[in-house]
Amino acid sequence: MRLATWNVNSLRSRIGRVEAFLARHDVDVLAVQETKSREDQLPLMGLQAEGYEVAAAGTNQWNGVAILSRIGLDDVQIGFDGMPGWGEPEAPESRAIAATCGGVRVWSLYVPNGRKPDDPHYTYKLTWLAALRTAAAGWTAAPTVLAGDWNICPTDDDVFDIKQFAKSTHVTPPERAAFAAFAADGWHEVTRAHAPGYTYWDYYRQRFERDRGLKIDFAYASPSVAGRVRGAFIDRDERDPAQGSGSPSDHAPVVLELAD
DNA sequence: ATGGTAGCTGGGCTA
Repeated sequence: MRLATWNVNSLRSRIGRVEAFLARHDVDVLAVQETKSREDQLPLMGLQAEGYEVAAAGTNQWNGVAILSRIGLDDVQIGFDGMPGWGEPEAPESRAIAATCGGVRVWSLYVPNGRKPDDPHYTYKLTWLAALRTAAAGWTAAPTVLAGDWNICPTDDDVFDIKQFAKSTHVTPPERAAFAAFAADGWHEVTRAHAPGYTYWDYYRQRFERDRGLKIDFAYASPSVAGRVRGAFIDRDERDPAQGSGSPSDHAPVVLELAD
């Protein structure tokens, strides 16, 4: 089974690239973030023609997450009760939603950005991560993957220039501790060993062309899934304005190969 | 310290 995660920065504007990506890599399940689409703007007919459906979607008026899977592969759709929302009318499931596909429960996560360390959104980010950790601690016995945009750089090497991030989010000790806490609970981050390198390059200042990026997209797997991982890769071509058609997302997809 | 780009929307927010 091939599983992928991708912050697409608008599923509607990127649908051509998403379809091409799914076909090119024979992906079975794709966790997408920043769909920027309401549920009534899904499903997407082009995807259905290619054999995919929206297995799960959680959206609000300005953002959302979803899971696309081969038609018939998904079993159930699950939202998230314990996830704190931010203001109204933000729905908690717009940041975390799951579907069971081929026996693996796949979560698509969009961890709050945090904005700046002195911003209330930063506190919210840590609160949100703590709530996710508490809930996820009960999921490790079942085949589960927590995939998505974590908005955290776990090490200094995950930033193109750590000095530039001295007063920024994504690299602070509390954020890194929150990320590491999942490993302490028995989750295995399964992308880095096979797919080192950045997954996000800001649109500003030709950051992709200069390879000045961040590594912030990850997949934590429960032990049974971690044991099935055969490989992973970052498809940088999907971030390349010179490749494919239409403008790229600011994130590249991460693909995970699982043994049957 | 600021501004740089992109998307949704239809001016300003979010990232």
